[in-house]
Amino acid sequence: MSQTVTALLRLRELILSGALAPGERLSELSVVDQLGVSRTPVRAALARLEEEGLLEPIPSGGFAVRAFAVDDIRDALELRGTLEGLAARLAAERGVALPALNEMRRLLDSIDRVIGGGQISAADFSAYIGLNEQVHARLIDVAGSTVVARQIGRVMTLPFASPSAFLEAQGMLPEARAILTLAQEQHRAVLEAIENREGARAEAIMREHARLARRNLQLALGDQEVLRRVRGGALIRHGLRA
Amino acid sequence: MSQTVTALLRLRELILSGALAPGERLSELSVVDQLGVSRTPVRAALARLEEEGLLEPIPSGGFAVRAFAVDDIRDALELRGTLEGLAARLAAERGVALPALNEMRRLLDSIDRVIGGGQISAADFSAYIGLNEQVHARLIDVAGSTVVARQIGRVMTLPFASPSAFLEAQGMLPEARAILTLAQEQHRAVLEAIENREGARAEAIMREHARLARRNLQLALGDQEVLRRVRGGALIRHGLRA
DNA sequence: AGTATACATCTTGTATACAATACTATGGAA
DNA sequence: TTCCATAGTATTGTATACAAGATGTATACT
Repeated sequence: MSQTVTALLRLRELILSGALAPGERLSELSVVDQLGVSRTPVRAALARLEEEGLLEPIPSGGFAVRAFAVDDIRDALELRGTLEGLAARLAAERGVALPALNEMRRLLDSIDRVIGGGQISAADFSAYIGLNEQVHARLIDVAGSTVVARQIGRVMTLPFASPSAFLEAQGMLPEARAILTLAQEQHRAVLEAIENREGARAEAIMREHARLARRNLQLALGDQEVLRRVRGGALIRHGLRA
Repeated sequence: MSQTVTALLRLRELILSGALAPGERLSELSVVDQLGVSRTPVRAALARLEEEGLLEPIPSGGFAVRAFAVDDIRDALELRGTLEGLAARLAAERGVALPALNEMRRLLDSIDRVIGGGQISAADFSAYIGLNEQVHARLIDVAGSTVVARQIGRVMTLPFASPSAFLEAQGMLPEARAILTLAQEQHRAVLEAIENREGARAEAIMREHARLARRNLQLALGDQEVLRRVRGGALIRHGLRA
C-alpha cells in the first residue's frame, strides 16, 4: 500500500472517529508529524479529503475539519435520494436486461433470508448492511449511465449520504426490525417499478427510501451513546446549518 | 498565478479545444515536457482534471483524455436538471427572503433588456450568457444548501453540463431568439414557483429547462462547423455510450 | 514456434531542499 | 493609545533526485 493511500485512510479515520474534531486545523506539516510520512503523500491525501468534503481549506493556510449541521445531513440524504431516484427512473425508462433484474432479485432474496427470522442478531444486521450496499450498487449500475453513477459515487463519499448511513443507530431502535422490513419493501417495490417501466414511481420510491435514514438521524441526535457509534457522528454539530 | 493553476488551465484548454484528443494518453513526464513546468504542479493538475471527469486513469500508467458519447452528454444534462430542480424545490419549500428574490428579478429584467430588442447581436448573446450564468448561480444560492450547491458545482465542471452548455451552437440556430425567449420564460416561471412555494412545479421547470440544451446538442452533432465552435465539442464521440 | 528469463525503459511514488508568500508579533513613532 | 514598519515565523509552492514497480523487448532454450 502506498504512503498516499495510507495517509488518506488514516486521516479519514481520524476525522470520522472524532479524534480530529470539527473545526480543528490541519496544516501539511502537522499531519506529516502526526502520520510520520513525508509531505507529498500528505498533500495528496489532504486534497482528496477536501474533495470528499471532509476538509475545508482555510484562507490563511491549512484545512479545517468540516462540521456538519443537522440540516446538512438532511440535505445530503435528500441529495442521495434524488440521485438514486434519477438512476431508478433512467433504469425504468430505458429498460433493464433480465439477468440484471434477476441478480437484484437474488440479492433481495438474500436480504429476506437475513431479516426473515425471528430476532435479528448482530451478525444478521451486519449481513444486511453488506447486502444493502450491494442492492444499491446494482441499482445504480442498471441505470446504465456512467455519468450518473460517477456522480452518485461522489455524493456517497460522505458517511451520512451512503446507503449504510446511520444503520448503526438503526440497530438500536426498538423498531429496528420494522424499519428493515419497510426498507426491504421499498427495495422490492422499486425493482417492480423498474421492471414495469414505471419511471416516476421508481424515482419516488428511492427518494422516500433515502428519507428513512432521517429516523436514525433523529435517534442519534437524541442519544450521545448512539451518536458515538455512528460513523462520522463526531462531525455532526447540533444546531442550525454550518 | 501558481504553476499548478497554470498547468491546470492550460491542460484543460488543450483538452477542451481538441488539441489533446479523446483517447490520447498523457503521462506526467509528457505533460511536463509539453507545459514546461515540473512534475509537482503537473501531478496536481492531472489529479484535478481526473476529478473533474476530463481524464481517466489508465491501469498501466498515465491518463487518457475522456471521450463522451452523446448519451453521456444527455445524461449530464439530465443530471444537472435533476440537481437544479432539487435546488429549486428546496428553495420553494423553505422559502426565500425577499431581497434574494428581488435580486433574481433584477437579473431577469436585465436578460429581458438584452434579448428584447429586435435582432440579437453577438454582444447581446454574450451578455445573455453571462447573465444566464448569474441567474443559475443565484438559483442555487437561494436553495440555502451548501451540500447541494457543492454537488451542483461538481456536476458543472463538465462544459456540457453547465448552464452555458452548447449556447455557442444555439447562437447559430435560426430560431435562436425563440429558444432564448422560451428559456427566459422558464426562468420567470421558476422564480414564480419558488415565490409561491410550489416545490414540485419549480423542480419540473428546472428539469425541463436543462433539457433545452438538447436541441443545441442535436444541432452541434449534425454540423462539424458548429461542433468545432462548441467548447468541449472535440470530446464528443459519435455513437453509443463510451 | 512457444516459453522463460534477463534487461532496459517507462512511469509513478516519495522524500527533501529551496523559494515564495502570507501571517503574526514586536518595536518605534506620532 | 494607536498606527505603521519591520522582523520572525509558519505555510505552501516548486523543483528535483532517488527508489520502486510495472511493462515491453530481446535473447536463449526447449
